[in-house]
Amino acid sequence: MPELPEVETVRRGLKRLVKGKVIEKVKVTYAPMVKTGVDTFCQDLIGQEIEHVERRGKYLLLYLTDFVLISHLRMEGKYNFFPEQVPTNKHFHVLFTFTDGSTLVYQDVRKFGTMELLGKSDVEVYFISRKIGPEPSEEDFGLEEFVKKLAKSKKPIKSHLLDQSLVAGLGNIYVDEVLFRAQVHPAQASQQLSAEQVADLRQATIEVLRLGIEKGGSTIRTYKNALGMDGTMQDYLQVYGKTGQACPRCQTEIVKIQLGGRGTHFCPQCQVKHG
DNA sequence: TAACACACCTGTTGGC
DNA sequence: TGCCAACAGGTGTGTT
Repeated sequence: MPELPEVETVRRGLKRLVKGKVIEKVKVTYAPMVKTGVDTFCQDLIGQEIEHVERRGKYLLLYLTDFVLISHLRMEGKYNFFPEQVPTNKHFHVLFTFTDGSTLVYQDVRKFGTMELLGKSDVEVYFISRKIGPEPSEEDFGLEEFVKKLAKSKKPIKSHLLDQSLVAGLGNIYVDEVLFRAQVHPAQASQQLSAEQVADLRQATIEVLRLGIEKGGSTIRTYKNALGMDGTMQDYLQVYGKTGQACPRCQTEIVKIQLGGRGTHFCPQCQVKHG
């Protein structure tokens, strides 16, 4: 599921459902998920109130009374909220029970997701050390810096855009959409892009992710009743998952290739490789 | 430093 | 139908 628009949708859902709640009990059934140590995690969270729910790139940040809980959903992580009884499910790995009897449950089939509990002053260093780039907004995502970084790299542009240090939030679905919108071939070397193409890529990134947020993210391989899984962005995708279908711009068949190990969809007519 | 392979896990899909 | 390989929306680590 989760690229930036999906994580933002989850953030909004969490804010609505658990902001102001106080944690009474925490149960972790898959300890390796909690990177900062499961015992202190469960202990430290007791009595903490969820004050704000924020997001940085694809990371969720739960600001608590004394700590910040950083949650990354990776490939399949999702949150469920149960006002009363919690059903049994072998993929429920972390359960936060609140003082009012409700429960927030983290579910993750592939167990790739991570949680970390940090002090509030450690958050900035955390993202710097992970080299998380600017948010994909007009204000944060500067063209000049983007141009500079691309000029230094021979990497295929798609692989480069997936690197979160360039800009935070793109994943395999939205990156294909961004390249289609900017009419850039996914395998084009970063440093061979024209100034116009680079500017178009920046603009497309901002617009595609904004649209994704507006549509509540995309729901592919849906699990109902999970927070943030009610999006409609899948109805607006132009190339991702459209192999063999007509390009919305020129009617040429969309093709799928492997690039950097990832399924990559593009229009061979609109997105031509140069150099 | 950069670019790539691989590991982490489980479920689903498509080919034979 | 059964089996099995390939694939699935991400990122951290290790190796060239």
